[in-house]
Amino acid sequence: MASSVRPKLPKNYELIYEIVQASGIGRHLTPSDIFAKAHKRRPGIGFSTVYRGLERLCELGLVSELNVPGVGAATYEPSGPRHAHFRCSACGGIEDVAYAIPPRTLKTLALQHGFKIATERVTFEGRCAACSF
Amino acid sequence: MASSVRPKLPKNYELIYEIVQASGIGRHLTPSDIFAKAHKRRPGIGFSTVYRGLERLCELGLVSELNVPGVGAATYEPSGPRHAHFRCSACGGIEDVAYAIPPRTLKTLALQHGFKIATERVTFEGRCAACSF
DNA sequence: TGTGAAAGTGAAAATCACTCTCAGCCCTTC
DNA sequence: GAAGGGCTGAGAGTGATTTTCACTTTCACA
Repeated sequence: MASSVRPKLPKNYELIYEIVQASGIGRHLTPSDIFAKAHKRRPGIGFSTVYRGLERLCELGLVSELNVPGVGAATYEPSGPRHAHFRCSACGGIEDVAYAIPPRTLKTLALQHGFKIATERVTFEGRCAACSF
Repeated sequence: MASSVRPKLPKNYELIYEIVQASGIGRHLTPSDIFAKAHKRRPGIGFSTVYRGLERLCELGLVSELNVPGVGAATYEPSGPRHAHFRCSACGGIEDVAYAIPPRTLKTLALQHGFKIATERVTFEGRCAACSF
């Protein structure tokens, strides 16, 4: 997909991208996770480089940042089709949910309020199947 | 609504509740804002009390916590009808948006995935009317 | 009213995620 | 191969939040 036209990146950024990609959609890595993995492959890489890389990759749309309330750190995942997230308030686990607000709804809201919507984030909270008992 | 049956709260928590209530729906206060206001009314109140109070009030459903990506601190607002939020990526302003995911959709998703949805958070991001030019 | 247990409290320190700065390095371009 | 710009790592700094602890208040019940 986007990889075919993506601009050349510094090799550390490539590394970060690979790590996030390798985690697969649905896995959610914190910057520290990513730093840990990156550090194994390229000891000496700095924390700031990881943050900078993630920021850049987000701008390019190659990875998505995910901010879940109640979780200290932001998490990152490979960017893919729009979807929502579900967080279990009991075990803290995060699941992907195949749901996106219909484009028509977005359009209507944007018109009503006079703003331009670039992204939407939907997070559900409750108890996952395993914690429901 | 919930106020009629709400359990008796320690007076500091009442104070915090009043402050958030007084801000009105659509205003978004950070813990520091709340602390500042609380401190005026009851000098000597501690920061930890404010955090503890907010946590409790959230649990009771009397106030809602709002975590907006890119904003350092969490913000709080009186709990009211379900609604979404819009954050302008240019000016950082936050607006309320009268939108909630239809209950039927929630039900379907919950059934599909086997979890119980207690709350949903919807945040849009883009440019507000004033920053659109 | 007296009493013990439980809950609440404030201050300060600790933690945690994240940002900033800066001097040096590397890679491209010419 | 020299110049310049982007990239880099380390470490200090920042700001939000949590934890801890000793003390106080509240409450149910005798």
